[in-house]
Amino acid sequence: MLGKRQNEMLKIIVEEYIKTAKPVGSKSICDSLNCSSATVRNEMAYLEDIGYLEKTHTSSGRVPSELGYRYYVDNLMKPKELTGEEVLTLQTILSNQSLELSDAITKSMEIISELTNYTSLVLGSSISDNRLKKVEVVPISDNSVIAIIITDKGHIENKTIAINENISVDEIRKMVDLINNLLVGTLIDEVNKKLEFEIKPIIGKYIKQQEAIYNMFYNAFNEMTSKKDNYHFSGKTNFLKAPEFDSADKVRSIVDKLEDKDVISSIEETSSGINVYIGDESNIDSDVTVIKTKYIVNGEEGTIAIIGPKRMKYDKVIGMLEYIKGEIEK
Amino acid sequence: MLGKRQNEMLKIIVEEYIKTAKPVGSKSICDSLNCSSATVRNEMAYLEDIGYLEKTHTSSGRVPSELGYRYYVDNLMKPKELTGEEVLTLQTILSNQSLELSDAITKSMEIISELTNYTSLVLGSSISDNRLKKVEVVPISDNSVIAIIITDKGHIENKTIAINENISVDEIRKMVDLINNLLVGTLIDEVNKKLEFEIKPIIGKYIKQQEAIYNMFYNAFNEMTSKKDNYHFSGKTNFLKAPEFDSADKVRSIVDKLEDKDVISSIEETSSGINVYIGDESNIDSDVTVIKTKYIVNGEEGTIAIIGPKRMKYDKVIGMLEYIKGEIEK
DNA sequence: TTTAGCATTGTCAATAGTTGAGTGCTAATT
DNA sequence: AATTAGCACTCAACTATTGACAATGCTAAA
Repeated sequence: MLGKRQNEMLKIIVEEYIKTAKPVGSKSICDSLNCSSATVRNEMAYLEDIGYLEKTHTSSGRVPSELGYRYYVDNLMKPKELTGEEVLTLQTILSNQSLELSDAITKSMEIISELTNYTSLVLGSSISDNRLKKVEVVPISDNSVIAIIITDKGHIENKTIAINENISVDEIRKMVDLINNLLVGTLIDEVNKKLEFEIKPIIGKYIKQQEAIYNMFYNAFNEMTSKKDNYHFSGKTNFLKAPEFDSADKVRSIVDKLEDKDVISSIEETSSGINVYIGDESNIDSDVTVIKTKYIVNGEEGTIAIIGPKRMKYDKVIGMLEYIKGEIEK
Repeated sequence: MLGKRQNEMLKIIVEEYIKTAKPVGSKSICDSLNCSSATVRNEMAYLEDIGYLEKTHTSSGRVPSELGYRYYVDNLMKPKELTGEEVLTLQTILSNQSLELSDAITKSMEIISELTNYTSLVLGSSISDNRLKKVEVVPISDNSVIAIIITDKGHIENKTIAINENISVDEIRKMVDLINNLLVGTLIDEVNKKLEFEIKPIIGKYIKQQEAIYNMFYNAFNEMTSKKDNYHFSGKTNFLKAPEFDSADKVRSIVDKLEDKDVISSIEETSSGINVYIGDESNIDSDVTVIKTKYIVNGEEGTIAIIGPKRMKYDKVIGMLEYIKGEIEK
């Protein structure tokens, strides 16, 4: 545990660095600490020894290490209250009765992205733990129907199916009946296995154009499981304006990561506090921090996240996420 | 019109520059033209005079101007045939019967993005010229239903509606009947106007919780019209690896543009040839070229586009787009 | 019309010198 | 025992300066 002055000093250094993006020198902070720059230097050397500060080169000022940020977030920082104005902006969205909840969440995260100038992400939960609830068929014209697949947790997928000599509405309905009778309750991930081993063998008895229709549904379920598109970014490049992202390579590599569905789904949070992943922990870039939390509202769960530079206004962002999480969960 | 040698020379310079990204000097190409570097220089000076070439500084080699690229594309270049391997890869997708057409298009453009290392875009047509065909309601649980909105051109939008004390399934059905009786055939863009002026005034007679239900549908239609999400990128940052995109600012600005829905929808192409928009014409960046074409398949239309550096392999890309367009339109 | 030859131009990379902000350490001070 | 003043030292960042080089334009000869 650090002494009082050391705490104060680390806090000042982190916040100064967050503000200016420049290594913090001893002279610049000795006023705020009421002591000489030499004293500051001694303390700084100690904080560096125990791994909370770093230098960019032998004679540079100090920069917080990842450990330093961590200590700051865990012990020195207090989440910042939102301003009246901010609360107002968010309330007009959150209290809009005619907005569906998930839309309200997305909209408020868009606002937060604008207010903070970082990137926001709303990530619906993966559907692999959803179970098939039912399949519906709706004819929409003489030569097409929509098949609607519904899961127990409310995920919906629709797929338009063309009708032709090979495929009749009647046959599709028979297939749907089969599925509804035999596969309801199956994990979405496993529907296709069952489709292949339980439905396919008996399908010939009921349906003429088995091959075409079987493929149709096989594909529809396949799409549903492979679809990880259940997310929504806002301000995707906002934070990349910070001076630490000054190389084309770096910008490209981060943008690439934010396009990568595997990376995105790895952001899904499982614990419900406000969790802070600093630098390398973010799995995106050593200069990036991700702050996220899981929300659960009547059974539906998801992750909301703010992605920004490691040199991020932690107090502000954590305050906002706490607020939003609180609001949507009631 | 240029002379024979001038044509040849411009072609060589453009292709050399596309390959190396370095200004082309007189010495390096005099062998291919069977004349001395001095002669090349004289001709180069002429091509520069008439605006087809540029210099990066007084004593640098030459670089094609936008006009030069244009002339190259219009007069000097021949679309390149696909290799057997490429045709094969694309055919396995295009001939897969169980893929819906739009999926097949998206998939093949993904392949093309990989084959060329540029960015591909499939852009569904805007739905503003669609007309309302019908609205369906499907109950999915005790406390929710899906409303499905279908247009004459086959666009489908679904929206989950929560049922509670305020909103009953019965009332929703009544509303849907009203809409299906009175608004079918209306342009999607105008549905909400009609909803407000034709349905709202008479709604009270039939439905109790008019306000809530009215808002529900108003929002659903609103979402449908404002949703321009009908597009699909592949390899969004591929081409940014080219050496001309070496500044963080440039990368950021292009990525920003490719995130911007207004920019994306401005890419929609109205003419059906293969159209080439070079540099500033691309509306994205002076170093970017967009090559695109419109396709129409049984009533449904859309745009496919390749986005890459101005220094792009025009022959390859144009060849591929021609091929794909031909394939999907049959 | 083409080409050889030459002065000229601007880029690039290397080198060197200067400045200034910052450090660490030691010895004196409180 | 803690603080501070003072001083030597380090390094990045900036500014010239230089030479090598790859082009050019132009002129005069072929």
